[in-house]
Amino acid sequence: MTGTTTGQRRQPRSRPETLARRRDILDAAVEIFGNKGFAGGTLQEIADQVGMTHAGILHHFGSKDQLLLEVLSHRDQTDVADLEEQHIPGGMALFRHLVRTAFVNAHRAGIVQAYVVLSAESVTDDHPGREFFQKRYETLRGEVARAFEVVCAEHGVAAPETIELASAAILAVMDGLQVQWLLDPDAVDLGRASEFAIEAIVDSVISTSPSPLA
Amino acid sequence: MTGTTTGQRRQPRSRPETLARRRDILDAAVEIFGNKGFAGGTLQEIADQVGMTHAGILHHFGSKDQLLLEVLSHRDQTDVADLEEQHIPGGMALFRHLVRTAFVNAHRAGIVQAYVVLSAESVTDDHPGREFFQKRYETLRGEVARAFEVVCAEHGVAAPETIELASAAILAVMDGLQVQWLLDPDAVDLGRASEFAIEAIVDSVISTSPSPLA
DNA sequence: GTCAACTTACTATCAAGTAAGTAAGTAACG
DNA sequence: CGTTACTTACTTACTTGATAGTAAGTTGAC
Repeated sequence: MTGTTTGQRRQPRSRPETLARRRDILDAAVEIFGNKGFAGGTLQEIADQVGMTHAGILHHFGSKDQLLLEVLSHRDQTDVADLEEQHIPGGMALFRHLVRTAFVNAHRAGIVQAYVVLSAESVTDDHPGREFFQKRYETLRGEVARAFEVVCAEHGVAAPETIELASAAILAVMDGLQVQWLLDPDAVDLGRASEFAIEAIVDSVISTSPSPLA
Repeated sequence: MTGTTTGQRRQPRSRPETLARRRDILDAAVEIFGNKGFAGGTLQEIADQVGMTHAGILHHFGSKDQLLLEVLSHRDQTDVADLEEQHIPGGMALFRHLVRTAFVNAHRAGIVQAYVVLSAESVTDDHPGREFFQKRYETLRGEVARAFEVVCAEHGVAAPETIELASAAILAVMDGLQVQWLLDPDAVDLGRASEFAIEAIVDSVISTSPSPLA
């Protein structure tokens, strides 16, 4: 009955050409939303970039909101997947991985900009990406916290409550540096500044040094 | 000849009522742009909030772009002025001031959100606020760097090149934590996490401890 | 021949900005 | 003191242009 290879029920939208087309659209959407924001970017611009009308994009994704959500989850799979599913580096290796990521990101302004713009925009009223970023940060903080627990155990430090603060801080400093770097790439060294800050925070967690501010 | 107090030429737009009205508009614009972004917020919404038509706002500010610029500089004067002009805390006092600011900001979600959204949005194409934020970060990094120089001198540490990295990192971590906090206020303690990270970074600059990642 | 992948054509809505008018205040002047 | 001349602070009404979404039709592959 099925006539093709799978023997399963025929899935409506799995032809390789179609999937490639959808990927093209998603890539274009990353670029446009990255350059203009979600509110500022239009379906028309995305359509132009893939040689299509804006109605064609709606045919594939139904609505602009839905397109954004698929952009976010697609990019996440393509891009940060190694942090979440595949081979999660544990312990100190995670921090090294984050530093490496910062250096790599310094050569991928487009994607960095998309994340910076969309994550900040997501805190606005009724933004369709809000839940995505909320969960994303929650997940990432959890990963970093687990790495801290491993590292603390290795160093014989009783896992302190500072792990939560430090986990948020590490992600924060990476994001914040991206903003400054995008605004003025010559003034900020994204890789080295991230490296410095991550090392400082990790140091601070594993050593119980007294604060100079207290 | 003049008849009034000044003896100068008559200044056109300095009536106290008018200035108050303009301030009302600026306050409303902070709220709307903070909640919706610059691209997402409309003059209509701002006008509604001050009981006016959108044309009335254009009468005062000329264009939406101009309104944003005045919002930014007005807020900066009102808000961060103490960091730039009035009594700049020097040395370690600056870092204490930054920590205090983070704790205060935890009770001012509206303004925090406006800065988060607008600063990130400013990296998009042709955004009218781009230059403002570029200069703002440049200025702030300079202030922090000066504080680091003072502190390093006090501690007998030769002012290292890490000062530049650390200055950017401190501002970055404050901004990045704001995003996470806005997305999930219960999951992130804005004040304490900022405090922790700032202390960690300051510690790291004044001590030349070896890196655990190296 | 049926279905997916589109296009064309259209609608409804909404945005910023402009133009012109009005009401109220202020200044100059006799 | 009061009329005239002008300015300021708006409103109403409009233009222009763009946008997301819809509906219906077309084409080509399997």
